[in-house]
Amino acid sequence: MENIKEIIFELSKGCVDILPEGELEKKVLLAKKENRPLRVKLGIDASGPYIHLGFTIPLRKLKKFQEFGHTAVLIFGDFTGKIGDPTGKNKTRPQLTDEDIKENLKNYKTQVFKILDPKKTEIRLNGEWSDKLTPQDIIKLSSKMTVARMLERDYFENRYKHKIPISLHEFLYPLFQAYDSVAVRADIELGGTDQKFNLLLGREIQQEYGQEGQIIMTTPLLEGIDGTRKMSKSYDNYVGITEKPSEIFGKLMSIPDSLIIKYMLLTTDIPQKDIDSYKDEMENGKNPKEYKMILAKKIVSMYYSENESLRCEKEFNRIFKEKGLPDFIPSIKVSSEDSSIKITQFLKKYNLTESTSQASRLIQGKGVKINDNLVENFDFVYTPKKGDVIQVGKKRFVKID
RNA sequence: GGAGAGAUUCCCGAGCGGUCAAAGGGGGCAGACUGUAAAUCUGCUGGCUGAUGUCUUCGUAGGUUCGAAUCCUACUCUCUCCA
Repeated sequence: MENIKEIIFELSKGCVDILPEGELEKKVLLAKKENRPLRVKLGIDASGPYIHLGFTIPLRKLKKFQEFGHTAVLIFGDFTGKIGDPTGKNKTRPQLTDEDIKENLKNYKTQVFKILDPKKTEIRLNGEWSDKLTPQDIIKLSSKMTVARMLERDYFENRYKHKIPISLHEFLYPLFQAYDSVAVRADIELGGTDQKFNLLLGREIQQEYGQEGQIIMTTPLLEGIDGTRKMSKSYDNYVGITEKPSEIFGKLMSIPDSLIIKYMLLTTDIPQKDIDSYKDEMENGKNPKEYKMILAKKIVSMYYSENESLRCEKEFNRIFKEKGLPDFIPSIKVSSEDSSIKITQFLKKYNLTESTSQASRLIQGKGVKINDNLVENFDFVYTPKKGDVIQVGKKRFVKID
């Protein structure tokens, strides 16, 4: 892998933008000449403790850099998290406490190191330097940006057009993020395509502070399992890498066919030539489901094990092909006073539905089964027996213990 | 600082004194069809109860009225224009 062209190819593969063009090669050569690793920055949001498949795209790119000897610099946004973002219309987003941050950080580490090499990773909290900025510093920083440029960004433009409030401090966030690049002396910053502006701003600000500007590399955004919006915790369309294997498998099986190839390309190491032939085969009429299976198995084995992935496959077939039961059905203990109870009460009491009304709606919609027998009437009085299996909707199973 | 517009159920958005738990759409859930895909069709989408009713809900707090999401007052927040 000494060939510089090959290295550049590997590093840039799959990226949407590399700006400025051609600089990546210079940086890599420079690093070699100076005999130092490049510092490759990636920011992570401190507010949610989950890493999902979408975020693994830049993470895996970062990993690639590590393989070539470079240093991953993960910026954990505790500073911005602590300020809290009051943008939400009705609710002020909760400000994270030091406790939360500690907890989230801990969770992140275990997840991130499922992908990254800890020895070549530097995790930094941006509060470390942001907390120390004085008002003068902040004003100086803000003077590097104009309102017009801020408003040009889709995100603000839309809100401005639709008369949705924009708080002043929201303009500051990208600047702080940019300043992080100064603080850690980033050579390169990675991020999703939605981060392009912020990343470029980092480059500019570095130059204002007399550093060489970072190169920015953007990775594609991944649609969530709903197939439309980008994968995000807040849309509840994500696949978390620490979720239960069956859960990961199931979620992946429900992505639209049109995304199978994209998921393979962006989130797995399946070789390009295999992906190409899968694509051909699907276009020639093979059932896309088979390939979705390959994808789901692959991802489960990446984050768990191959055995686990085979188990998930079997389970999946059993449940959905043969309409059988899952491997693990959570059991519940029924208190003795419920030896005879209205089904709606029962469902609510044991958290299978949120309310009795919801329970009766579900029953009317033919969504509740006991031992595979449809519950026809919400007046039904249920006598729980050990071993009974209750199914609510498609996915919720519970066994009486 | 001044003038105006507005805040509706998860979201958008109608309603503008009773027939409003509140149109329509989106999203979500469930059912049919399937490959737990997409598309399509159907139902549901405040709580408690039953199959009738009852309680809470239309920014917040009061008021007018037999009766208010709808009128009045104050407050909070947002937007627009002016300075």
